[in-house]
Amino acid sequence: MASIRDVAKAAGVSLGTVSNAINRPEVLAPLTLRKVQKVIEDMGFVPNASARNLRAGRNRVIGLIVPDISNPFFTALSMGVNDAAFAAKYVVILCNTDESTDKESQYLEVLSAQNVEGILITPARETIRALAKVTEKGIRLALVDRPALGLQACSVAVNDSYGGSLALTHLHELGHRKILLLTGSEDIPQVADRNTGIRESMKEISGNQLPQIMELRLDSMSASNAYDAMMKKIESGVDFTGIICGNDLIALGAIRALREKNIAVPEDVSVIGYDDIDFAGSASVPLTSISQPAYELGYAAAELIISECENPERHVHQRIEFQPRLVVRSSTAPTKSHRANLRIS
Amino acid sequence: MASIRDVAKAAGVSLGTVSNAINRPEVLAPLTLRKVQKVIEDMGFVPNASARNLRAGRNRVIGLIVPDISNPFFTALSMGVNDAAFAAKYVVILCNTDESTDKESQYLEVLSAQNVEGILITPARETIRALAKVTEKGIRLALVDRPALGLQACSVAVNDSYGGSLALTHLHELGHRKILLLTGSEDIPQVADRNTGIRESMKEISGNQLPQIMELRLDSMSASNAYDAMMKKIESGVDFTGIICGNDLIALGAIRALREKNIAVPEDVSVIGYDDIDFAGSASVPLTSISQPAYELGYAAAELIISECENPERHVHQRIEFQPRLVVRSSTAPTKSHRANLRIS
DNA sequence: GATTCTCCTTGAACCGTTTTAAGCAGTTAG
DNA sequence: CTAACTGCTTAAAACGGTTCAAGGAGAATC
Repeated sequence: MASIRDVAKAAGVSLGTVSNAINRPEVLAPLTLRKVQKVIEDMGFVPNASARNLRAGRNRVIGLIVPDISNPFFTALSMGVNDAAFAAKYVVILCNTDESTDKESQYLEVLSAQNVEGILITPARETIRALAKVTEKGIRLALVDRPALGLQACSVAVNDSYGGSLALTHLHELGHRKILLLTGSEDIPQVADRNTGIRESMKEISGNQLPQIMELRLDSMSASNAYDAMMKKIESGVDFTGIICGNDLIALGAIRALREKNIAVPEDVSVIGYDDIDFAGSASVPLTSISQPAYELGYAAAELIISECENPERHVHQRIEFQPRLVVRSSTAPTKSHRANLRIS
Repeated sequence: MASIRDVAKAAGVSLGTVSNAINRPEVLAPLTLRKVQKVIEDMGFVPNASARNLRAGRNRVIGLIVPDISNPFFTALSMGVNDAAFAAKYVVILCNTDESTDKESQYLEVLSAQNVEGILITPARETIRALAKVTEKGIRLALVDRPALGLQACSVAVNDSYGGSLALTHLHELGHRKILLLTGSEDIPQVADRNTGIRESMKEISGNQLPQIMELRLDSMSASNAYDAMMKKIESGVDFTGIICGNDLIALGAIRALREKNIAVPEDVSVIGYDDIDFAGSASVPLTSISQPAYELGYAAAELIISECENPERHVHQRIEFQPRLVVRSSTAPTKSHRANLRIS
């Protein structure tokens, strides 16, 4: 493995000159520069990142810590992070915590040992203290899909409250007055925020049109879990015409249950998902969903932290908020009475 | 940021002793060891990985290069890699090439600059030459889901030919004699191998029961693409009773098209997918599919390369092959005539 | 009491870069 | 003619660890 010294010897210059050829080509005489570059090319020399990092304190590595990479939302997010990093010649270490606080703190330690320049994290729960420790070590931080809560850090998020509001408003406009909320634990900040959004927009709806909301909490937000819960729910009576789901997988599980019980979607019951995963549009009932710009979220977060690394003194922490978007497909429709009303008016 | 020197000073020992406390605790007097460890603990000292790597030539980093992380197969695979790496205190840099040879070679360069110890790669196409260059630089390599083709490297794969055979045999046993192959380009090794498997198992089927196979190639193996192609195909006549799909997304797209044209699955047409993605079981028609142990594949590959890194001299290159598995759900069923036959006999 | 052994600890060299002050040759200004 | 400047290049000092030969102190052996 060739070192900068070998290059210097072969090119007949000092090793400082080679370093300059690589990092500050403008200070060299054009002739020297060309000569050195040729040797570098010929030898296939690639500078050793460890040595470079050791000396310069920079290594163009960032870490990304997510709770569950198999969740399409985080997959898309991580692609955004990767692409932004790639464009800036950075590289990303992906860490998957399986929602475990333990693993999270271990990864935090590993990343700080690796001397990464920055960490992008969607903290599993309130890991603030551990995060503060990390920033003390001079590792920059950006929170993804979570507020920075008094932390010296940038944050990037989607307005979940607005997302909840979008879902409710959509169903309300279609005439739904009895709505089932099929979602996860309120411990999950996103879930809580969406519920807040739903409550908020309830306030804006005037008196007698006020929809009635029931909640059904799942302990795991998976399709099979939703299917089971929904089967039970249906057996105890269908006292709703619309379902707002915590994510698309839940929606798909619910639809399967409804279908098996011969309840038509969207004719009898409308179902709205969340996340707008890739597959939502090509499901057997194309899903109405709330689309989150996961890729953009990741891209923005990576850009933020990279710009902070490149330019620490000029950087000011900021919060970027993306707005979710309602994507209407075929799993929601006006209620029967609403259709009748429309015809009359 | 504390260095090993600070620890040494605080503990009143030499810096070599601190290093020993970290790396070879057994050589130290128990008392000294405890003293040093306490200081390390108190100061929250974490050794600088770059310095360590620079000197020791090891950094516990491996790279993973995949063509498309949003493909559930690769998502699962990468989780396997991550978990295996985590268990061995390694860290993985994830690289997504979007099937671009260009990006792939750029990532190869970045990874070698980062001095990673090993690279796990599913080469987009025949990138053998670039890979050979990498091994020359002393970076260990393992091929994932591809044969090592004369390369000094381990490889891990799923027996795709057997997978194709499984699919065909399943449909054949259910009485299907006119089968549509809905798949991607033969340029993709997996696709080619599965087709080989299908042809092979055709040979084993005796004369008059020989099924007839039609092929429909998609340029992109996505659900929406499959939907479009299928709609067209159906309009020009349904001269098949079974479909073997290149992956589950294709299967789901196809099922949607069939459904819209009022062709019942599996009553009129059986559909079999490939990959057995998480969602396959909870689709509106639970999908019969060929399951690939993607997670295990990744886990095994990572273990292989890590063991090579830890023990280069004792390591011998090897090839691990996993067998795919048929998972029967509700999207396949006997043909009508087959059912009649069964009733008679 | 001298010698050898053990067991720990130490100091220094080294890994491959970046960076900075100093050096050197030729030019320009005074 | 000297001094200051310009434009490149160089030598050497870090960066923070690992490793290894050598040292020192006490115990065991002769």
